[in-house]
Amino acid sequence: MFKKIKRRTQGRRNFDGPVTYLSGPADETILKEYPDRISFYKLPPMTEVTLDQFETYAIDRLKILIEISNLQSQGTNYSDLIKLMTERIKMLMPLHSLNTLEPDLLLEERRKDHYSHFILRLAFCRSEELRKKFISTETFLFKLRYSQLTKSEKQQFINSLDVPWEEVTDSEKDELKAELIATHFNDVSIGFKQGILGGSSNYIQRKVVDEKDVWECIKDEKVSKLPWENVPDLVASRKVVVRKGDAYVPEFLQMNLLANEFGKYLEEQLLITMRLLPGLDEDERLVPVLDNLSKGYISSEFQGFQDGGEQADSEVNAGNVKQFEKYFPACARRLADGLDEHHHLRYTGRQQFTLFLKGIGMGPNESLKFWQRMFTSGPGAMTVEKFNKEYKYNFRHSYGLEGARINYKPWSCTQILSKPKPNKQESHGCPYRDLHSESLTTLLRKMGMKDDGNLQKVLELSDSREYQAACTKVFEVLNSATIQENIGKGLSVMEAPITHPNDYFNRGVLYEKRLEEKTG
RNA sequence: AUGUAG
DNA sequence: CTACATAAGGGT
Ligand code: SF4
Repeated sequence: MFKKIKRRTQGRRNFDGPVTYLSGPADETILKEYPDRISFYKLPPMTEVTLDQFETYAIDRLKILIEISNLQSQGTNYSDLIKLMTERIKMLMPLHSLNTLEPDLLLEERRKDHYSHFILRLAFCRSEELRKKFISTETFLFKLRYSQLTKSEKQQFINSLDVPWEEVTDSEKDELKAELIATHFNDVSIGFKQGILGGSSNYIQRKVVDEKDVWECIKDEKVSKLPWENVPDLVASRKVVVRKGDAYVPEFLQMNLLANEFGKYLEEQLLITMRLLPGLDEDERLVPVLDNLSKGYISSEFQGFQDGGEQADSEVNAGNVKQFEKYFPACARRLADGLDEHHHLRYTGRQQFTLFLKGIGMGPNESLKFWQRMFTSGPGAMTVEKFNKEYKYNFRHSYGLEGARINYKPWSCTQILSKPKPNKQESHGCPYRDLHSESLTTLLRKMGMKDDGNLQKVLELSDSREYQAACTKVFEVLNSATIQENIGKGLSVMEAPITHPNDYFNRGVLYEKRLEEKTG
């Protein structure tokens, strides 16, 4: 089955050296074909599978990739992400260590991993967007799996790469003490500041980092050396010590190094696959399956915004967003006001507000136009050059157009409430929690809260930490006329409390729109 | 380790 | 020689 693939991949084998055909008992096959629990996927699959397997393999892997992508876009924190995905992978695509599972089953699961990766390459090689997304998610998966290998599995995998790693002895480390400390000072101190350095000593979160701390840390770290031409980019960016032609690479850089290689290699291969793809269509049995993959899942759930491909006719745009401010909940209103006042918002505020704007329908181009205008016009505002250099990336990142290309979802109230509280200079968060009653009153009046009795109720709710209830109350008061009209016309209105700023916005817009439609 | 000052 | 402070830049 799938002779077309087979022929093609046999042709490509030249690049990769000899391959042994499999035959004989599963045990031998595993050792020959899949000696490691992780792989750079240099060799395409050689054996045949049924159409059914082809499809389920691919779909299971795709599920994993989509779930990773979704969790990332919801802003799930790193350790939760690892925990959840580890479970899901165990269900959908487990990879056991050697000798912990019957050989037949072990072979089957390693094949599944292998096949599914190559099938998805076919589905994801078609466009730049898809390739980038695929690479970034596969690389994440690679890192996740690598970090869960046992020590000896890691060692074995590294050895198999035929890169001449050599472990550095303690005495050699001592000789290079000064250089090691100097070049890794930052890496290590960042680790300290985030309190994420595990290990033998009592590493806790710490503000001031000392050379002694750094040295302690490097001493505990396994360091390998290898001829520097194997890691030209590490050397070029002066991330490692080089001495007598050898680069000294600490273990914490090793995984990134592998992941980088993995990503680069995958990118090359995807380009090659794309060029070879037209010939594949001859096998008509594959077409529907691949189409299904790309139509069903990829376009809708996995793909985010297209760079530059935005239509200008979105309802909310850089020019008219002001007119929509009356639908903003307090948190968004506060951010908008802060932005007006300072021509600037700090990091978390930018994040919160950009995502909110994304939620109300502003595309990346309009959004960028909007932010640029807000940041660069008015007294004391920055220059366009500065904006482009220091902030543009940030906004594009929020739209999934840079870096890991995660299309983040607008934050919910719970998410907003779970972030660090704003300081004096910041405007993010939830006003019902973060503003004292005086400034909250000012804000609410600006939003149109006239009635003192209602205002008092809202302040009380805020005091008793029922922020969303306060927010819902404000919504009901400000929209009471429209709500009554809707009810009057027999239209149902939502009773549930506000749990998301964009929900607040959408309800307001919806109630008004419905009336227009009814009358017009 | 680098910088600054004496 | 001593004392002090500072430590980077790419894209969770
Ligand atoms: S309750 Fe939610 S929507 Fe309302 S202001 Fe607070 S964060 Fe915004």
